[in-house]
Amino acid sequence: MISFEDFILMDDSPIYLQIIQYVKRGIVSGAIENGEEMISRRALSALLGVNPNTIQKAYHLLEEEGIIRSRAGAKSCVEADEAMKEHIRLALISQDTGSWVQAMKQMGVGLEEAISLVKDSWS
Amino acid sequence: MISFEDFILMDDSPIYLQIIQYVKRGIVSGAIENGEEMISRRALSALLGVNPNTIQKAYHLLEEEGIIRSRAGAKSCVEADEAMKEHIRLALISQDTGSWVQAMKQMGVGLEEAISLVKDSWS
DNA sequence: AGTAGTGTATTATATAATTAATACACTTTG
DNA sequence: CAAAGTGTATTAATTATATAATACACTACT
Repeated sequence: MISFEDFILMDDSPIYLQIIQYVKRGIVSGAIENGEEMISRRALSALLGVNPNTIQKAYHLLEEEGIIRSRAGAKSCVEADEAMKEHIRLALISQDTGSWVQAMKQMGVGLEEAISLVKDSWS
Repeated sequence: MISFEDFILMDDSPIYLQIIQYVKRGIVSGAIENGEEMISRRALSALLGVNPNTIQKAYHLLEEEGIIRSRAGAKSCVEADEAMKEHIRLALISQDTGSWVQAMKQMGVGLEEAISLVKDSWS
């Protein structure tokens, strides 16, 4: 079951979007497997100290994207086949990397220095 | 004068924060010089199609950070000496790169592949 | 069968972000 | 000096985000 143990709030974007992002990244990495059970909305609410409605908003949007499947009474499950995983991977990497590269360019950081920064930040 | 011609909304963070970020990055790159005039709040509001109050919020916060200086009746000016520029540069690069590296790690992307992604996205 | 846990829905409240419409005093410029 | 442009302030309204307190029907499990 997805534990959300290492989930932390990172940026200024809404909590429900960061939860969605966390799940998507987990799916891409393989840390979250297809068919795996989601932690219940109430349990995650308690774990993160966030309102249940905020969790529900995230889960609902994940279901609308076809990434999880919910049945009343049972735990929600991840439904992401290989095609979906690759689709999510491409979207996330393109978005994240594109934004970062643009930021570096706007600051006048060159490619070589950018790579150096990545290496320094990596460990 | 700062034109804001290449300003675009990128992420889910508030507009006033993205404006602040744009100015900071311009200062770091040298595209925005010390003492340079800011575009007026009303003009930027019209240019971006954003409410004047949203622009004012961004400018006010920039002034609180000591990055611009405003006098009633005259255009606001950038006030960022070398120490301030270096301070902003370190803060932005650390924040942006740290977030991106964490995202890549969460997706199971290794350092080598990450660097490859940067190179591909760069041009 | 019954109980606990689950997804779902409703209503209300609060705060943040954004838009809207003015107003006023100051500076710059003709 | 006068007019246009500027920073600043105020009040109101709207939307998005997040919290709060319930309620109900369904599923899993003993």
